[in-house]
Amino acid sequence: MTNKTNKNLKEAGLRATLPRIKILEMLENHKHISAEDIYRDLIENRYDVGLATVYRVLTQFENAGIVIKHSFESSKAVYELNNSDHHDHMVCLDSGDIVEFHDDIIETRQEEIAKKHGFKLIDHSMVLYVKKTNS
Amino acid sequence: MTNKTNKNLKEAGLRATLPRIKILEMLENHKHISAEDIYRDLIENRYDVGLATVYRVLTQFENAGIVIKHSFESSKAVYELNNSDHHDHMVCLDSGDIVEFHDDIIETRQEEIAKKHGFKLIDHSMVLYVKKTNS
DNA sequence: GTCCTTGCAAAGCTTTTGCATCGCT
DNA sequence: AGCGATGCAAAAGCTTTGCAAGGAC
Repeated sequence: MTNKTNKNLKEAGLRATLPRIKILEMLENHKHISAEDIYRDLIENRYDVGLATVYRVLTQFENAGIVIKHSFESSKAVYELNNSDHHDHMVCLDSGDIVEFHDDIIETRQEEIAKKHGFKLIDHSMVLYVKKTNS
Repeated sequence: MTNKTNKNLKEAGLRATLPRIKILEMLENHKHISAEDIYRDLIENRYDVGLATVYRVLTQFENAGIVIKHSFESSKAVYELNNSDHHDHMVCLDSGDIVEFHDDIIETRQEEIAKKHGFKLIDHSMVLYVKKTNS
């Protein structure tokens, strides 16, 4: 696993340093996590790292296409590993839970809408804010 | 028109003060505008106001349902009057232009997707990032 | 007159940056 | 050894808040 991790980093042109490996592990264990949460979690597990480093590494990962950054409820951004399987998210307004989903009908429609307005679709962000049915 | 404006504010439980009226006018003349832009525009037109007041008023307007707040490209938030006609946005990555659109197929699909996962759809945000077809 | 609003300055929060030190390779 | 990476602290950028002064009703 560390081999694979190192390889991923190398391919991205990044040295395989401990902070980067630790952060990558953190991302593998938490589908959606913020810079601060990664920082706190690492500190609590006795791995000293700087918050600035976490931000810097996450930005590098984002530029390398290793992670995707989301700004769901404004304040803190959350990051998730990019497994190249595109999906959107719904956020439960009660619990904060995040559910992933993918819908081809919507995806297709988005392309058509962009085209209809004389644009080509480059990217999109879609978040559904939901509540449990029985609440 | 000032009558209508005053009435709107009164109905929202807000006193009809000059800053609030000016900001409301600003919103009527600019579909999507940031707090800072409102502030700068007012100052340039010789109406002295505090940036904090602009933020405070916009927040009050948002809570009163008079405006909708968007966080398109992360940094500055932009506000738009809430005419109760729901729509989503596409943002041109080259020009920054914002185009509004509405699509019933997507809206319906979103409801279905939420339901399928055991949730009810409360709200959503969808932004298409696009570029001109010939670029 | 009372209570809400405003303006200013200061503080808050997330994220970024400068710089000396450290550590991959 | 060399150059990129890290940590700390300071700064930046957007937004909020405390407080005394001002304005609406």
